[in-house]
Amino acid sequence: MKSKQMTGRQRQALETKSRIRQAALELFDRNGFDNVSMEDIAEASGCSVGNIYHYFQGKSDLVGAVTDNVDASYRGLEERYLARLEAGEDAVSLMTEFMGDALMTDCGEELLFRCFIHSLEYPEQGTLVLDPESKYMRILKALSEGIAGSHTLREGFDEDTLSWDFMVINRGILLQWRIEGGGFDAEAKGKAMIGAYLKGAIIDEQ
Amino acid sequence: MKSKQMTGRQRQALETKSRIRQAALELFDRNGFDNVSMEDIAEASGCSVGNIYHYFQGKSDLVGAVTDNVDASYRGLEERYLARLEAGEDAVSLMTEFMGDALMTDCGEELLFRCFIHSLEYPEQGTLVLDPESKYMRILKALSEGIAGSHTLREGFDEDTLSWDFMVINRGILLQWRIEGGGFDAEAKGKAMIGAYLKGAIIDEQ
Amino acid sequence: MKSKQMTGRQRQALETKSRIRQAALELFDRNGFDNVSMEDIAEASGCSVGNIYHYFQGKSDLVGAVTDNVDASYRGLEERYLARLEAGEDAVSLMTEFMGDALMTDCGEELLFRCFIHSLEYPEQGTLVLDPESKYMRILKALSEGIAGSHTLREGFDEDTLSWDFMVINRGILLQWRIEGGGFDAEAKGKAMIGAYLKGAIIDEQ
Amino acid sequence: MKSKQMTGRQRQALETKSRIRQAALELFDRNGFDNVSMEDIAEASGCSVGNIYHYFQGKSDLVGAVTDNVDASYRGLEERYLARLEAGEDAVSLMTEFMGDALMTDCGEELLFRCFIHSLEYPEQGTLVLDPESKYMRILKALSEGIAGSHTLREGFDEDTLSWDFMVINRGILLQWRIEGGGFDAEAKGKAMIGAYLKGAIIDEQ
DNA sequence: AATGAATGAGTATTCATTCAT
DNA sequence: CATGAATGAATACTCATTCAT
Repeated sequence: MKSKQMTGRQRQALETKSRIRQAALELFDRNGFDNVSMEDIAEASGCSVGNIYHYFQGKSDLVGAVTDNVDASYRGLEERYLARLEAGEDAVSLMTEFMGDALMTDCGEELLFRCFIHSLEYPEQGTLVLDPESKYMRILKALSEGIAGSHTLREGFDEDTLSWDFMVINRGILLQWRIEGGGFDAEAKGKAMIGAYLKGAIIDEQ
Repeated sequence: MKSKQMTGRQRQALETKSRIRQAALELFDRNGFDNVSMEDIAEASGCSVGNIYHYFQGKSDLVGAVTDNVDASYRGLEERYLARLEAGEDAVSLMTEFMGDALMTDCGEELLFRCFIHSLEYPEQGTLVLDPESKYMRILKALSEGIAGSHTLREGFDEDTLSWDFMVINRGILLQWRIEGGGFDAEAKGKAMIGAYLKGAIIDEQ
Repeated sequence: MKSKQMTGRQRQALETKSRIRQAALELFDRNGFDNVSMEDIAEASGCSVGNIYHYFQGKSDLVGAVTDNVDASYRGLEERYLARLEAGEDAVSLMTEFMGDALMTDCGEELLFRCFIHSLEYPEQGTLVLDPESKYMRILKALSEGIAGSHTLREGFDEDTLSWDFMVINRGILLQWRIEGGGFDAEAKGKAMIGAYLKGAIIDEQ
Repeated sequence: MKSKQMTGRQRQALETKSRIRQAALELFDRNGFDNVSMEDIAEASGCSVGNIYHYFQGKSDLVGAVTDNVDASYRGLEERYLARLEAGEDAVSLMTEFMGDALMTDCGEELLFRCFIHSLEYPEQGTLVLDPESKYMRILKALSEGIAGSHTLREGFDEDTLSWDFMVINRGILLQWRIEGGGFDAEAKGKAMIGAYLKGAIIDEQ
């Protein structure tokens, strides 16, 4: 009973939890995980340190909270790309386009990058980046299969190779974007690179 | 002015400094910058904490000390590649080969990767990795010019693009190598990727 | 005044209180007073933290709740020993036997020992263990009187001495039992010790 | 060189370490281990918290520091008792006397008792009390052997039994001394108890 | 009667850095 | 040149207790 209708207390509790999460993520985003103290988060979220531990296991649990949000960014994209694939659009063009979309998403998410870096330093915590069940990987898989199904791949390339190489280029550009502090057209760059790569990986049929 | 001949005292001082640097780098390498204390370094280098401050400004100064060593790895490669370029070898093949060599070097240098990550988190400290005067960039530049001089590039690609994209792929693979904890043939992967990319970026002339 | 007949509400309240007490004691037993949090107790007793404070003054009040249970262990023994005394059995044999029973009881009650230790550290809270009105002390007193009435005691020994010394030996063995983590036959050991002691404290009459 | 003559720095360092130890032990003594914070110790010893960690591993290491002192109390006794044993004094009388001395020592050392209790709660830390190499155990062993060598023991008793039982009585009285907050003549009590026990454990020869 | 969100002071421990010797 | 004693602020995390609902 009352599963839909929740009391004021319950709603407020959820809000608090959400406020803590938000505050933490923003701080991690701005200053880096290691440079944010629990007290910082408490102050920023307007509650006590102890209360954070009421909702989260510890500091690293707060990082984990990101994962939920990350995937959401790609949720919209998944539907769209799968639909267009089924509609018969050229998989190569779609993958090129997807590189642009992915980079636009990633470059806009400083936070995602922070988590990325964090999980590089503490690989035991953040396997998040590699989850094959993520929306990102699912789209990528579908596109690779689409290409492999409609084109002849050069020797040594198959659909898994395409996915993997796409990811490498994607991440490489993202990395460079952060290193250079932005300042170039990541979307265009990504499309050009994956474009050249795919041209070289596929044998043109007359 | 005694530049060659130095007193025992001076020589010992240099040795101590070097010993500290070495010890610090090894520890950073093994445990990560944040997980190494000055006392650890002091113990590992067989001198006192205070003495480290005699030679270095502080902990982050020790990270800077890496730069010197990093470039050395590429010193040998530079001579070789420049010689082969001048000898008229195909620049495309050489760049492909260079990707292999670079990855073999990088994947063997955990330390280099650590610094890389560290400089991503604290960009104000370590721009070292990006130095255009580095051996790495010099080789790359020469190879790109070689390609641009001997092949027709597709629209939107020029020698700077080739260098930049090479670096992106190089780093992307390196990153993935660390994420996956090794386990794939980075050299072969890199050669295949840059091979496909270059095929797509160059207009084949009959 | 409804002492027998209580409303459902009242009965439930008593049950809850009892449930909390039980849960707390078990946890104190397993983990030690200082390593049990109110939340642990709340969870174990299936109610909220706040509700515990409805029934008990605070954490230390819960320790006090042990007292009630401790004595119960000796209730059965009391009847039995008093009966056998009255039946004319030899008080020395009975006291020897009682040492065995007491140790069997104590060694099986980790909880009792925990409280014991706890009350040593916080003597202001738990004088419980020393209560002269306890079943334990009553049995002991009866046995001592029995011995004093039927044997000649060596100079310096009287019935109070016997009780006191019995307790000291009892506790000494109990202590050692905990220190060594069990592993010896406490019952046999106790009987042997009190046996020797009593032999030495009593002047054999031909 | 200079092993005897130490610099002022070294001497001061040793003094600091000693001052910290002393302060810690007094505080543990007065308030109990769990109720003393590192800051308390720092304040009481007139140095910074950090400096304590320069000399000791952590809080529990400070408890361990007690062991050194404890044994010292028995050092003097050892020589004396061994000498008297060799001189041919009666081992039974000596053991009786030793009970008195031991209790006088123990009852004067609140600290020893605190450690005792502490090691009961955290048995994994403080096996100190049980060390067979301690002066206490060595004296006890010698006395037991002395008795076993010069008297006939009742069935079920041997020299190890005597040692063990002595310790149990010793500790039992000590415990009671603390429980009752002193107030009785522990020395006399101990002698009387061990006296009766030994009388009962030894078969009188005509 | 019962909840559980919120508090906030308290804990042990770490560590880059300084400086008297 | 070299030492290592000393600092003190910072950190993540705990928990008995309160109180609005």
